[in-house]
Amino acid sequence: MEQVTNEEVAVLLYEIAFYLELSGDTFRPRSFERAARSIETLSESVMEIHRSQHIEGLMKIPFVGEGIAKKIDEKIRIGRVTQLEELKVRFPVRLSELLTVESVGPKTVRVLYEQLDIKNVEDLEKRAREGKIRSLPGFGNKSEEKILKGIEFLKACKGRQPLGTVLGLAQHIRDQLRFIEGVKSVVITGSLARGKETVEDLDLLAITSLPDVLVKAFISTSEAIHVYQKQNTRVSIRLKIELNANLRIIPEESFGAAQQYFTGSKEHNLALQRLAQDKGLKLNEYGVFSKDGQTIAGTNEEGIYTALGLPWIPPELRENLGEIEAAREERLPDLIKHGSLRGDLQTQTNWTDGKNSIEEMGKAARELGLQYIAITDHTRSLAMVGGLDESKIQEQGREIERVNRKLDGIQILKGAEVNILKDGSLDLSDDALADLDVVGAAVHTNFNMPQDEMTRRMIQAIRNPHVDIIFHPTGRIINRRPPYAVNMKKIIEAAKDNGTILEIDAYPERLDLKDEHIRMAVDEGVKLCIDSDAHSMAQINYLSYGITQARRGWASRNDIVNTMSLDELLKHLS
DNA sequence: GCCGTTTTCGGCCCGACTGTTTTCAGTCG
Repeated sequence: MEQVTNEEVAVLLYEIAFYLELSGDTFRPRSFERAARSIETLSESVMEIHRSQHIEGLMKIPFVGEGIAKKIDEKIRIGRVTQLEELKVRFPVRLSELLTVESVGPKTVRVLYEQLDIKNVEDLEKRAREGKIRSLPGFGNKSEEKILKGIEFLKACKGRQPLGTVLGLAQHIRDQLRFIEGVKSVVITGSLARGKETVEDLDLLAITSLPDVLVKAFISTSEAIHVYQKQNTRVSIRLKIELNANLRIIPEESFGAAQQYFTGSKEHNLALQRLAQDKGLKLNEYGVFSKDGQTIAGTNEEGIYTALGLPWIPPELRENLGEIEAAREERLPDLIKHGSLRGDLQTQTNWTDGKNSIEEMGKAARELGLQYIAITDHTRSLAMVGGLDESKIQEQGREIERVNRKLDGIQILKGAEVNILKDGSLDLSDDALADLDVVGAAVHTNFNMPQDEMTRRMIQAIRNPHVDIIFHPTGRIINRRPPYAVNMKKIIEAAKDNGTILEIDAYPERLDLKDEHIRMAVDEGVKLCIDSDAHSMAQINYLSYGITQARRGWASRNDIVNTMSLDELLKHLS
């Protein structure tokens, strides 16, 4: 018997769907996808259903029939699915890898494999550089160029993973190690501690009286697949998620210095070292020392900064972008704190591409201590997810009113995520927009317009008096899609002139606005909001990534509208 | 392969864009 989570079953079904699509099957892929989505949203465990009710029970899951139920049964009983194994023999390609290249889909993978024996991205790049792709039927110079561009973009992101996929795991490992015998302290350092949007590896520091025990625990974590180096005070392992994790064991007297040093950034540290030098001091990973070698600080970070004549600087600011000067002049921003949001202004439900109902999302938000949550499903031009038209929006409004009457302790706001069309108009009538509490507008189509055209398009939406917020203003997907061309300075100016809020979308793959743009907006006094963009109950937790991102952009509580009480917010929006 | 029946097989979210074609296939959202 295999232990499998619903998530793993869903991934398996998606994988089969992709291979079926590759093999030219038209409708089965849709079936497997629908079943996968259904299992993702399921509250009961598939394992548990299988244990108590076998295949018959599985068939009661929506969109799971006999065929798919048997595949799940096979996976649980023997750990693999014959059909998928056979598909992989027939098409020995690294499908998921190839599909990450933009403009490459299953059909293209098939042609590339059959005609040029391309099995992975490396083969693909080689063949494209040799000019072999352009001579394939149905391909040309442009397709070849596009593929190479896609590979370039992929390479540029390679090895760096979104904060959101790493931070939870890092915290989990840290918390496990804290309970190991002899351990006095474990902290996360590096770009992860600074909350950078992508991270290259996971760095931990620890104090322990029993180094051997801690090292052993670290390398035997269930997340590890390989041990690179193992010394008394330093170990590196490879994690399942294709990332390295490093653990250093530090003596207590220099722990603060090490924490400061390994948190970085390099630029921040170099600037601090220059500052130390000016004061006739020496700063390194062991502490702050006087000329004659006397230890001045080292046990904690505050001490290091104090010794240099500075207040402690929050890790999110340590990029040498003016924070040291600000610290010296005692004008560091009072950064927004975790836990200070009172609401969430962008969430989707099962009325479109979300997984949960309005009521479930409301309850989940209440659980997290929020006071209000806006339901902002997609509107009609996003047909793919069943975007809502005017009458559906009205119907949803009535459902929201019903849920509001039922639930105490949370207010659900009527909203929408309207699409900004090519000409800058919106895909929902002004009358419909006027009935909503929160209108977010966003670009979802026609991504590759020239910069000035895209900027004009977005500014027109900003000027629409019904639009409260511009959602994910640059449209980027980290490691997958670059931002569209837009002049952010002009957008920020327009937002300022029209009192429009710009969003910090906390969805880990978006983090949009990015830190430098947040700082530009803050400097201009433009109001921001931090939204989860949750597509399920659990994803409302993403808000914390948005707070980290806001901190990296020097934002204070006052800059973020959803720190307001509901009354204040509604007044602000009206 | 699943669903919903006009219960035993037909229909399956859709629209725009792109690059290749000269009427369309594949990708993407």
